[in-house]
Amino acid sequence: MSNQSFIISLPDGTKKEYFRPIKAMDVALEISEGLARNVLAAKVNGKTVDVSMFINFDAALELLTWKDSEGKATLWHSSAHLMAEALESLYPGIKLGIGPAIDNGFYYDVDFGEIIFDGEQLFLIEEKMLELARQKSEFLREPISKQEAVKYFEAKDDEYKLELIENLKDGAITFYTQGNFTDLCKGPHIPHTGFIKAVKILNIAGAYWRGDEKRKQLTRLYGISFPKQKELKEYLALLEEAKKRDHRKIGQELGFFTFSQKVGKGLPLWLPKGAALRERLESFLKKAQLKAGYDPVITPHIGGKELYVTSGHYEKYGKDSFQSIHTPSEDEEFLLKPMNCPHHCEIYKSQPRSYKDLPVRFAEFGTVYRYEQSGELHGLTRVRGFTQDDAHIFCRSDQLEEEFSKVIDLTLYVLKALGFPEFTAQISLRDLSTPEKYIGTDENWYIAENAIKKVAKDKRLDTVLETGEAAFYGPKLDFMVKDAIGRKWQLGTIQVDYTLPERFKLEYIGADNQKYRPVMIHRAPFGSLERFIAILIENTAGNLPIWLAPEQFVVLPISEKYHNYAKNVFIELQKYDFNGFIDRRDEKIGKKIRDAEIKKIPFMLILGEKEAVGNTLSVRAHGTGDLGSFSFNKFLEMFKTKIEI
RNA sequence: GCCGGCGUAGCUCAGGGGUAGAGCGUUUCCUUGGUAAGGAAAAGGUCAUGGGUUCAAUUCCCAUCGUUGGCUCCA
Repeated sequence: MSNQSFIISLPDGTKKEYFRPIKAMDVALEISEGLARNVLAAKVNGKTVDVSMFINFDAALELLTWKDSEGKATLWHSSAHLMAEALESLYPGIKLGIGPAIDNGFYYDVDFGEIIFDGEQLFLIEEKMLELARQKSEFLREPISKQEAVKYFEAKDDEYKLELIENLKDGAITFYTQGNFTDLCKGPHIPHTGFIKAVKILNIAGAYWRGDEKRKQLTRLYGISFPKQKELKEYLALLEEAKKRDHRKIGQELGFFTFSQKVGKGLPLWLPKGAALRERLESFLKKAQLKAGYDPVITPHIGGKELYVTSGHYEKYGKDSFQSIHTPSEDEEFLLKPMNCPHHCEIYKSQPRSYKDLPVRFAEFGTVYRYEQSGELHGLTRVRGFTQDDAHIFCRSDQLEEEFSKVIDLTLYVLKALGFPEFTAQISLRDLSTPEKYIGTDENWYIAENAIKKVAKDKRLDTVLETGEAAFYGPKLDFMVKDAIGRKWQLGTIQVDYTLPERFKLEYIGADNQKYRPVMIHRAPFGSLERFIAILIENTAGNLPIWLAPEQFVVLPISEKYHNYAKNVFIELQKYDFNGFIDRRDEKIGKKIRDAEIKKIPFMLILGEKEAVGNTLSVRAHGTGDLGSFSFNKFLEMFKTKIEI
């Protein structure tokens, strides 16, 4: 062995010199025993590996614990193996597909063969897993030849693993073994099963082998695991909370929207209260957009087929979309509009444009229709008819960055005003390996992708790059917000597009009297009103900010005797455009309060003898309780403050 | 689109081969009350739709539609 020393550098800048190979685990031990107890995996020069791996070269080392997303992923991946081990011991003869870690937990695809697996006894699997976990079996890595690997799974008659091995290179195959279970796996894994302290099998679902519906359907068991029992409890509580906040449930309870089989699936019907909420959002954004120099436009819900042939949508989606609308005239074909941009391009073309006119910004709450696969429909988040808060900015190339930057400012303003302070910006780029998915020249893609990257950097947005997520006509920047219970949602989108101006032959006259092609920016801060409202409901659990609440106050007369006073108060409030109603029902005040609380009405004004005589209001706030007695003006003042965005 | 679960009153749900039940809501009456449910009565259902089995189907079987959990997809 050489005496050559090597340096391991840690994230905090510490550098350690070693003279013989050392395991990441031993480095952890040198730092502290506590760290060593918690380290799940290691990252060596950016690659996640087992902590038992020997390092004998200069390396940047990161010790991964439960706090790191890769640490979590490693524990979950190992948990998938543990679940497989438990399943094998409970149901001998099963065959295994793949078992990866996912965003929240892990799954394993299992072919139960002749065994009837009804999913009733998931707790038995959980118990078995915990029992095996307590044995603290080490995860042992073992490189294996392709031949040996095939032999092993042939003996098990597991055609799925054999298929996986087939696609692997000899020499790059490893097995991992813990306890009595051996699996084909490239790792890494946690040191031993004992790190897994809490396990829950969340659900089971069918999943085709390799996602191909022509192939066999396997049973997919989803699970999640934690290094502490407490964390599992918290996670399950979060799931409960998410269920309570489900916009489909709250939307129904608060009378926001409904669906009708006759109207059609995926086509929401907005009830008066939902419509009120929507209008408030619209007018909020309209105001902001007017300030930002947008011009509202209005276009019809259908467009001639040629419009979409020109735009490229017809070629791309024609077959998989709502079919065309015919008229009594032969050869007349229209399509429901799937996007507003082609219409807006035609508006741009309606007159010659000078470089001095640019940028022009056309904004429209445009309702579009897309034939989504039936299995994809979900509440308001995935529908077949929805309204985009759409706008298209046509500008000169030299204005692109500034315009893009302004759009980001507007989007940030909107997100902040609506209670989404936490977000990341996802930049979606095209995947160079699948050029058939995109239209447009390489040069324009290059320019557009770089413009987005530059502006995001200038704005110092917290950015992630996603290859292959671009729209077919251009790259985009999406805002991913985090909601009140930590879930991530994709909201507003901004897209740069050189392609549509090309296809529509859009032009402007430059200072030199030559014709030039403008650049287009598509943008929608909400995305769609439907989806946004769904997210807003889940984020607020239905407790909307008062400026958005369809019913902002309710007047609760103690008894019939005070209906008159209630009416006077109500009329006064109406003068200020506040929205509410009088609960004139022949019920006791407790009942009226309870019902108003359930309806999540921000302010309850309780009026009885005292108030009528003193000309005051007794104010109660939703979720807070009695605020005491107010003069009308004092209440007005408070109301006005609360209503400010 | 594919696989599985579900579909009973406006809502939440119970029931089950002999044509239906609760709570909430609604309506009416009594009650006129002080910060999360006052009392009584009534109305309300082709048990998703269409076939089949059966003396008899809301119940069992099949199909369709809708919904839901996944898979695949997303301008």
